[in-house]
Amino acid sequence: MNQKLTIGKLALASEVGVETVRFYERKGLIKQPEKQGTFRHYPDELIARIKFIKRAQELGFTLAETKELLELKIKSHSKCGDVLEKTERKIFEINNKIKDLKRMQKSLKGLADCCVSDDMPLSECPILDYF
Amino acid sequence: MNQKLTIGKLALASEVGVETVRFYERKGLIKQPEKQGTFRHYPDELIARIKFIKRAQELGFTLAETKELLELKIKSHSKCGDVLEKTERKIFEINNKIKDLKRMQKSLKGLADCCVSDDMPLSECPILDYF
DNA sequence: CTTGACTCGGTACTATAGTACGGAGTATAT
DNA sequence: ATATACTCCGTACTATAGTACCGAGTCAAG
Repeated sequence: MNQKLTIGKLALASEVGVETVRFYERKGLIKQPEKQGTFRHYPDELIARIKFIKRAQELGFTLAETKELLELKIKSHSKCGDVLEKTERKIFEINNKIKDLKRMQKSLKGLADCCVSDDMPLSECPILDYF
Repeated sequence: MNQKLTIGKLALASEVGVETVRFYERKGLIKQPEKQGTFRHYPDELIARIKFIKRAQELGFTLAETKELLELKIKSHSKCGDVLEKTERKIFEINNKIKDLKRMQKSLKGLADCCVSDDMPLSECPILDYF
């Protein structure tokens, strides 16, 4: 029944709208496959790709940045240095995000504690005081 | 020289534009202080607050979500349950973000390895294969 | 073999998050 | 004391990331 992955089925499987798939095509985040007859058939890998895009977005990457991430691939050993540098920059960037999230996490836990403990500190108690 | 924190100085210190400060005021992320004479004077805490907003944004929170985060504060012990629930939801949310970032991190490291090791696998080698 | 769901490609509209601009008044640096 | 920078408030414009809608064609289930 799922023989051929048309745009609608791809969208459904990737949990986005058909228009979003087309939008990503226009933006160059996924390449539009050739038509097989009148309609296009999409390779299955695109499901993971689109889900990755959505995930990256929720983590604060713009579509342009996500495109960069997706374009990080090694084709020949010669261009390695190039890719390695970009990759390392991304790793650093992500590390900073993780650190910030952990700080936020800690602040929120401080807030939760302030609530749970009966010997709570003082009247007002916002997260920012813990951040 | 920094006697009174006018909007321009606040913006400078928070590394945003004056218009952005006003925008946040309109959106209710920061409250507009009363005028002291003809101009408004902003409390110093707003610098941290605006920086927090920017940070949250880079981590994929919308302004609306960031507003929620900033509004998480305990005023009386009575409303604790409420705040605690929201706080715990946020903690969960942030945990998921951290997990995803770590997965991304790992994929990027896989890509870097693929480049560094001389016995590299095969021709093409994109991050997504590692994600 | 028809009818309803889907595709194609295009244009237009929306929400979010600013950014720019303009005119009038005000502060402050020389 | 006067130029220049800054404030105030309002409206308008921009970029990003979709979302909606359109007419025309096509596929597939009953």
